[in-house]
Amino acid sequence: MGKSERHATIADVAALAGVSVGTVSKALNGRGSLREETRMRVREAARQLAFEANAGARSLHSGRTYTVGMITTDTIGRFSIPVLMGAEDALGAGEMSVFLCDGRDDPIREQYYVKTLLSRRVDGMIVTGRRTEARAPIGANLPVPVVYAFISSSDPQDCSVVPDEAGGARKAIEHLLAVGRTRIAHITGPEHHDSARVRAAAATERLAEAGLSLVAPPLFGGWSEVWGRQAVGILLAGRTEFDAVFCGNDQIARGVCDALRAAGRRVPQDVALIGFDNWDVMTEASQPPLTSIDLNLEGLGRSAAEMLLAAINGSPSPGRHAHPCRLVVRESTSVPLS
Amino acid sequence: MGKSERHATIADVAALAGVSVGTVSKALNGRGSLREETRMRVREAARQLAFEANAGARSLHSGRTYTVGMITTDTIGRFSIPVLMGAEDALGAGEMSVFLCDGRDDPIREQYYVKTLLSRRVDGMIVTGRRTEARAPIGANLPVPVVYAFISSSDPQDCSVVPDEAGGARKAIEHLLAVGRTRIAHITGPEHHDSARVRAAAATERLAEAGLSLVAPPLFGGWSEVWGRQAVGILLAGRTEFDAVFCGNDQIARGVCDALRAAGRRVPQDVALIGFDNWDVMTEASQPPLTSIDLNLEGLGRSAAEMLLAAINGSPSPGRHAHPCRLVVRESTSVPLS
DNA sequence: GGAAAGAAGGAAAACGATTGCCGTCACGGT
DNA sequence: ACCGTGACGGCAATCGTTTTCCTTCTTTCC
Repeated sequence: MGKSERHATIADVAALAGVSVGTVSKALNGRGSLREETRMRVREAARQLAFEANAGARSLHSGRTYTVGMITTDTIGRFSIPVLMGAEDALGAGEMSVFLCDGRDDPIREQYYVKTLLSRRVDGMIVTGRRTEARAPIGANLPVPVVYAFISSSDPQDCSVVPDEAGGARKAIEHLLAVGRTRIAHITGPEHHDSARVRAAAATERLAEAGLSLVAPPLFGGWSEVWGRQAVGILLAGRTEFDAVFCGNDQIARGVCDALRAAGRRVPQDVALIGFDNWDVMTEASQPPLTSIDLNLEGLGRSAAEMLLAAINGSPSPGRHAHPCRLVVRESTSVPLS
Repeated sequence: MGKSERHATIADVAALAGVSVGTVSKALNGRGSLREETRMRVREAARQLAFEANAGARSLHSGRTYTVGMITTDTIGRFSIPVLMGAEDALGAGEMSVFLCDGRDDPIREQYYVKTLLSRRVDGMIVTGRRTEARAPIGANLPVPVVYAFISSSDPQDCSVVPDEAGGARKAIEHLLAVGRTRIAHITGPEHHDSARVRAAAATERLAEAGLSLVAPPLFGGWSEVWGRQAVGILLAGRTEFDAVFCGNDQIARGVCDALRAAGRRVPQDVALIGFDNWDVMTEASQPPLTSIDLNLEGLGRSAAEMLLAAINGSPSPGRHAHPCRLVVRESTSVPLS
């Protein structure tokens, strides 16, 4: 509850233990050569006063703050969270604390945060955001390393870690092929959206490698359930035969699933269904639960953090790094044994 | 890209401007009395060197770090995010930076974070978490003020800001009454869950005030769509007449909505439907879109942050503070004019 | 013309911790 | 007895800023 005594300083500890401040420092950090008895006495005094070394004062001397800034450029959302968490976890393991900054899509705010972080002498920064498209670098010639996670920097020299969406799409197709489907349709988000285009292209390419093609050109629309349902209508009206649908995300897949059921097609017996993003809310609420491609965002965040730590220690990894996606199989592509 | 020159210090600026460090400090902070020309010269030198005062060194002197820690106790999730964001926003406006700490439900980790934050001399802490039930205080007799947001502390002296769930449930009932419904059912989450009990009790109470009661005892189950669908089956099998359902959350409401439609009841004409939490993913995907009670978590976070700032400035607000919920009307309780 | 007031800016002492350099013991060997 | 050698700990410089004195130098007024 209420604020108790003020913070104890190293001088307080020294006084209580009856030694000099230098000795306290040595005792607590295991430096120098001290009698075991002295060390103990100091430790005990520190314990009594609940002494915690002032990190600010300490970094004044070492030049390192063991602190990094994380800037989300567009507002923090469903995709940024796991990235943030993964990064926070990896950094925490490296004894680093994280400053959280929500840029809210406002360049002014963003620049303000960069200045603040620099004045706080962070050892590095991680930039993340909602879209996977490239964005302008957060600043030129910054005195600390920067890693872009999920989002990527338009400067190819910058270190960016992005999900391997093309690889993910290929995995989706491979899985459908593996469960014996060959007449595959693709329903996805808006064509102006980078992810939609990349995923569609990779799927097409992978099918071509198997000597196949999509049963119809990709259906571009929105990222919503509503679009998923509409698209099924279009597909059925076209009278094209299909035994699988690869969906651009899980919301579309769920819409597709509902519409197929309503139209009397069984999932997965008549039509196998695979989504993208592996968003538990959708994949698990759907009937049957959806097979999906997981972007592995937490792993991506962790990996970005590790690259940042490496860069801070003098080994940067410039360039764009693709982080692999993962196939998660559920019942929409495979009948349970039962 | 790559780390450029080292950080400039105030001494560098002083040298470039041809004045002493003290003068630079005064010039940049608008203290002391200096010739306008000198002030300009210093500012220009600072700009050239991209000088940003070292916040650590500064706080060494002032005793304030303009920094707070935010600890999420259980892992960061759908409910914590808006709270975090609201708090971050309010704190940012107060020129404070935020340390993010994800406790991941691990008390060890939590204690480690508290120590770290103390050593970084944060001016205060905000604790948040998934559940609204009370939790043990994060630490006894801490030297800085702490505010609990969303979650509450079991020590009634601590400052906790929690959503007014009872008030929200009452608003839901009032809205249903206002649109002319009187035969109301309640389907909600597991009975062992605090929120489920509180909301059910408040709903019952508000109905009693209108001389009414629920058409059947509250149906406790899970927080899922599946349960919503099942519960409708139970309700219909019971042959009880009802013209409205108040659901414990939006997922249940969506399940209820689907099941009702499947059973040939129209929403809202035959049955009005109201959810809880106002989770856009559910309220908007549902057909028709769901009326719901918004916990106003971002406002709650903001309010918690403001209380923390006040406490830091010496005016604490001990005790439990209920933050009002908000009714958001959509088509599941009102036929659009069209 | 001289004194007092005021403006401008420098010097130095904090703030809290770390660390290299020394001084002082005690002890052992010769 | 004397010297060398570790072991033990104190002293003081240092990190980057702020802030409180001071010292100068200009003015201005009588």
